[in-house]
Amino acid sequence: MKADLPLLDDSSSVCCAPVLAPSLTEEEAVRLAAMFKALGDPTRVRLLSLIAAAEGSEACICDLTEPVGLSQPTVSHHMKKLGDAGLVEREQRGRWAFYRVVPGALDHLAEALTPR
Amino acid sequence: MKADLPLLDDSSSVCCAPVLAPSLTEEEAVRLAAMFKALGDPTRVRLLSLIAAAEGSEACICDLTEPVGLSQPTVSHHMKKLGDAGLVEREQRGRWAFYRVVPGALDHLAEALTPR
DNA sequence: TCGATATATCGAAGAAGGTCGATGCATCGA
DNA sequence: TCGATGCATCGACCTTCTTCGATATATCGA
Repeated sequence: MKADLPLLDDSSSVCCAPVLAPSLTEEEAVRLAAMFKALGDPTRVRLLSLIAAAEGSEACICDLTEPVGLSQPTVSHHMKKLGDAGLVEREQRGRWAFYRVVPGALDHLAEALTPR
Repeated sequence: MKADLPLLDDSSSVCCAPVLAPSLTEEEAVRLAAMFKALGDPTRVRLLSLIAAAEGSEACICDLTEPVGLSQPTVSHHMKKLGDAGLVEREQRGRWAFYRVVPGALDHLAEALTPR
């Protein structure tokens, strides 16, 4: 269920209407909330931070499991959430799955938060 | 449980360490995630938008119930969540409870999202 | 003082989320 | 070809969340 994956392939502009827009439609609110929800878990915030701080700004699951202190399936699950929200992208290289923060994704979210 | 209400009375600066900070601590991640979680619901995003768009940038519960199409207790519940996260402030005026977006709250969150 | 109004809180029901161990599926090295 | 490794998926369990109706509290108007 939930055929809502294309969170980012939006209408025209970059990402989202501003949160404080005069009349935010239902759909815009849903899309924005989905991205914020992905950031609404401490583990995922840390994962994002760890990836950005890693060499080459990318990391595999094996690099992330130990720092966050959770099982490998759980880390994979969180990375999938971040991927579904359009915040990270995945690249398979050999046995490893490398994750990177989608360039500009957080900036777009930040813009949605600032009226200006 | 959960004596975690003071999400904003932080150390020194405005709000939060950047998400992409080299080494985001566990506590910083928890605090950031709590604020994002408050934004992780479409209804709350819409409530925030409605308040900001209202006359005087404030609104009472009675103004918000009909636009979001939910019951009054549910709207109150969402407003409490937003308040706990430090995103809105409440002022009782007579029979009405007026809510405003906390000035700068969203800006601080936006800054946490932008590495620069 | 009394009824009406606005809001918060309570309790409950159903949905969604986080976590784990077990397992399946590729890919690599020997 | 085979075992080992890295990762995703599955199924389950428990917690948290969203929502409601019912109710309590406070304020206003008459």
